Amino acid sequence: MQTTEWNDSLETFHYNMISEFSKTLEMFSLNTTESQLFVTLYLSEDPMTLDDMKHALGKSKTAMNNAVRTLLDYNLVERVWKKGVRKDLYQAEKDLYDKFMRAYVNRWLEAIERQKSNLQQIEKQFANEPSKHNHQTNEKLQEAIKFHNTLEDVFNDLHKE
Amino acid sequence: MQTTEWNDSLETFHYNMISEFSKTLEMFSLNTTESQLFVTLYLSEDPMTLDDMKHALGKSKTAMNNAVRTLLDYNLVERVWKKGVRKDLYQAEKDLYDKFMRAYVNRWLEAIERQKSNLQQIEKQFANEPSKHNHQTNEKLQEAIKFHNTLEDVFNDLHKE
DNA sequence: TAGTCCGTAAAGTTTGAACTGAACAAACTT
DNA sequence: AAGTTTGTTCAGTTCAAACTTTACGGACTA
Repeated sequence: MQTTEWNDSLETFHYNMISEFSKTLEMFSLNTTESQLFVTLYLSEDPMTLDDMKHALGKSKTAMNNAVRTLLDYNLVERVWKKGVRKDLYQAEKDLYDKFMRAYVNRWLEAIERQKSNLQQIEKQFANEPSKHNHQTNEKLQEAIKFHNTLEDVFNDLHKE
Repeated sequence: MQTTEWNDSLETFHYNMISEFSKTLEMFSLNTTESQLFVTLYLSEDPMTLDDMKHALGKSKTAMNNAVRTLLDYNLVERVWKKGVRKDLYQAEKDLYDKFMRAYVNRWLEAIERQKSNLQQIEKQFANEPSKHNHQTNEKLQEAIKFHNTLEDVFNDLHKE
């Protein structure tokens, strides 16, 4: 039967995409479920409810709820409203590259800034101590800070493309 | 006593550096031990043996052996030879930024290439099926492949800076 | 050749991330 | 007001990654 065949092949396609494409998304520091869920939403023609997702991935509602919330945090997914539907509806954001890069770079920048300030804290504390005369060691600290500055520059540039 | 004070403060410094700096290195997809080990080697004036590392981090020799080997794989550490010393000696590579970026970008590029070819495989297989007429779905696949191409370009550029 | 030292492999243990099911609270329906 | 429906919280479980201990094999030494 034509319709069944069509559905089978579409399902296989979705299955393969979830399986393969999600691997790339995991590299953006998403875990397996978050990645799979994004691909699912990405491929879906319509926005999905938690129950839809639950069935699509065969996992618990709690798992879906957690995953979709971190995807929301990263701005990779949005909640949409549809008249007459009580359940929350979610869909993948457009602009795959833009959204993922932005989420990724932001997290890098936040982390780098935090870490740099930690190193500068060590620097201060270290400056008051007798061991400040250890040039060798101090140089390493300076290089580490410079390392963070360079990373900051590189990731800032990634935003502006 | 002057010397003791000096040593204490140096030890505190190393401790803080291992604790803080390693967090940044973990973002390059190194695990905790690998990151801590790199910082340890980085701060050390002399190359270290497995036993040195073991004492420095308070972990087993096997753990050190594993960690140092993945650091070698990523070209972040090198083995050096010293006359009269039987144990293997390791030291951190110079050029912090250069080495880490290279290791990181390489792993991204390898993964992206692999994933892209997987998607192209799906594309082929999909082209032979009746469902090829589903334009909506095919567009998604094309966009996903394009996504990989863009990533490839971006990370290639990172190498050339 | 026997004995020691060192790196690596193998087997078993620990620990944390991810997942599930049950319970709860807010919003809606009747 | 009572009863559903839906998202979220919490407590307990499962499983894979990281770690340790023990054992092994090759290289040096006496």
